[in-house]
Amino acid sequence: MAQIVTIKEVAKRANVSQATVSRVVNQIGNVTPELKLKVDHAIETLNYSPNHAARALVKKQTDSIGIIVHNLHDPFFYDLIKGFEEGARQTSYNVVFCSVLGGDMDSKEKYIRYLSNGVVDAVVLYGSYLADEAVIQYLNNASGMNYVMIENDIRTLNCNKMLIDNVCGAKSAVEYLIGKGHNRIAHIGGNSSKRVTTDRFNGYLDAMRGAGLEVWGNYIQHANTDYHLGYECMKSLMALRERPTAVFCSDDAIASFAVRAALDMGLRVPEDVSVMGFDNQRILPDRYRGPDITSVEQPLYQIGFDSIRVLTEQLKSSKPFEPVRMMYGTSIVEKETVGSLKG
Amino acid sequence: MAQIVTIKEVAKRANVSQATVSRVVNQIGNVTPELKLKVDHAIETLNYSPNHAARALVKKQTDSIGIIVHNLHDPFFYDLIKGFEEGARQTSYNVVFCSVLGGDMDSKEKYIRYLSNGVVDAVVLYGSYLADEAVIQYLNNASGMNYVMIENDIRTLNCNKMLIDNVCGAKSAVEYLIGKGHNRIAHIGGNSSKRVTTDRFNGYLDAMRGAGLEVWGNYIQHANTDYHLGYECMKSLMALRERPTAVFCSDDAIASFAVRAALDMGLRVPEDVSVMGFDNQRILPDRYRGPDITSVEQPLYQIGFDSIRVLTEQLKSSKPFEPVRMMYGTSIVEKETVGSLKG
DNA sequence: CCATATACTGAAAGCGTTTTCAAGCAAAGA
DNA sequence: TCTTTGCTTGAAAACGCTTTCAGTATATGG
Repeated sequence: MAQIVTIKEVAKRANVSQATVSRVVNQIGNVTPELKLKVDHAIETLNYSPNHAARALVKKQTDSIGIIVHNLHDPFFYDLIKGFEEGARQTSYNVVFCSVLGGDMDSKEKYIRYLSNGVVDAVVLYGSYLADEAVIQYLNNASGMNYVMIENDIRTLNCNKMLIDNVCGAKSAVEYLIGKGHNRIAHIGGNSSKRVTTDRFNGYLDAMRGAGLEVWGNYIQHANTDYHLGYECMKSLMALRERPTAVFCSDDAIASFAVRAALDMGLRVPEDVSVMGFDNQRILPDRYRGPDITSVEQPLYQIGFDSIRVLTEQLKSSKPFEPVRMMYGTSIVEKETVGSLKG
Repeated sequence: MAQIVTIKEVAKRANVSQATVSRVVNQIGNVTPELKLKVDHAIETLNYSPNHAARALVKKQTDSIGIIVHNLHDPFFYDLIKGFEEGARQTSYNVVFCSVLGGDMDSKEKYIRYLSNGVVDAVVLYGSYLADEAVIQYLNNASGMNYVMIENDIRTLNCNKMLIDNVCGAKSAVEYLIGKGHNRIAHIGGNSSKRVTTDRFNGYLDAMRGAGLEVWGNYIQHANTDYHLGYECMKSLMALRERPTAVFCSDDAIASFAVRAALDMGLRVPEDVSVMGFDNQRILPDRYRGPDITSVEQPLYQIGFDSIRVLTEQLKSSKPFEPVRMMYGTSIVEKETVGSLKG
């Protein structure tokens, strides 16, 4: 950063006061055409651009919104980022992204503090956060900013929340399988310490019970530490005497390994066994090349877009801050891994 | 943005001057332990964080670096973003990303001006820019910032440049094919108004001539407007009396359509025809599911990483600015679409 | 023609920091 | 005891901008 030309120099050159230059730049108040002309001319010849920091300091607003994403590079975020981008395009605010790698708590804290101290007017948080993290407390209580948390439903926080109805989504997936005539439906969950895993498992249970189907204990598997384990889980499911005709997986990465396991065992998908995933992820790990996985899609694009929109509206509004809580439904994307048992 | 607690309040609470608080916060100069204790205590109880804008204003530096990328969501940037992230992790600077959609010139200009006016100390530009764009002129001449341009070799600009040797990369690809025993090698280029297309075409020519091979006019095709045209180009190549045994494509997207065309014509890849691409793109358009495409990889990770590193070093250095110009070599990634004609 | 309203402009204060400068003070040396 | 030195501290200026306030000039109405 190296500021070259200031408002003062423009004022001197145009033979007016700084106030007048400011008025011209911000198109505020009234300035006679001839003065405006002189100022415009001075701005042009000096190639003046107002200093953002100085402006932010006095106005106490930056006209900017920050987004913090864990692992920005991850193609999983394709639609989310697109939503942010489109939201950014439609707002007059500057939108900036910060990426926090994996479990790097330090930089997570660094970026939240950085953004919330006079760099942006609001932030969007994607990733998992805990209510008692110091920096979240700071953001919530001391920074005076409003912010959006995506996929994090922390009751004690007074912020906007964009949530996905994982229970319902999972339920609809299993109901979809049931609708295709399946009734021996197994489940492979993900890391069971995560909320999303238990939610989706509950959705599975809901659907099974709702349809009056028995839930067998050995139909429930968990790829606890890593989605690669989906392979082993599937193998043991397929080895059961009463082999399930369909498997609902907690996410597409697990599902991709489940499909692989089935194919490796000589089973056909979906003729011999149907597999369903969650997330509708377009890039699967380890160069997956099986059939495209029927899945449950989350409206990530919409969530990204709405995050920016909601913040923009709140910032422009003069009404007192009223946090928004949005629950997003999911939709089933029919692809190639689910077959029908009917007819 | 809503600043709550200022250095003034901390000073009052700790019964010291603002200067002392500043010294404690910045760990500069000497402060007696007891005063430091009082200040630390006041900071903690008030939950004080220094205002970034105010600091930037007086120090004329922001300890931040900005990155502008066209279409941040595009998975093509996977490695580039990873490089940026790792570079960011290793520097003490704050690193922020801005995304510019497609041909949205306005926001391109908006973000460059935004960043370069007291928001960051340096920027990285990925995307295509022209020397005579006003905002590039501003960045180069008036902003006083140093910046990196990736893949843009504009002579008149006094900036850091990170370039990819497309000629060499294409040459090595074709030489690789020749090494596999091919001598009837065709080429499908991309948009011929782009520098990268002509460079890669020239690399093709270099390799052919270097090996003493004739270049047939009807072996040269161009998917000018869209990579989908790779399909048609390939079809006409495959219809030739003297069918080429290998096709070098200007990029992987085109190559993927070329492969499809061959397969659709009942040809086997690579047994009947070899196909080679460029970029080693991990996500191909339109759910490509053919064999993995042998390609030329650009060190995008390295380029991203180096961009941050170079800027960090320059910013920390007291020496006068000396622009860096780096040319990166490419490497061949052997996958499944090239066969050998020998033995 | 005077009083009043209106439009325009500039001086100056202030935003929250850092940093310079001088003052105060204790320790050290003569 | 008196300087000198070095360390610690605070007052105040400055960074570049916006905005208030007051002042001047012009237009409006009676």
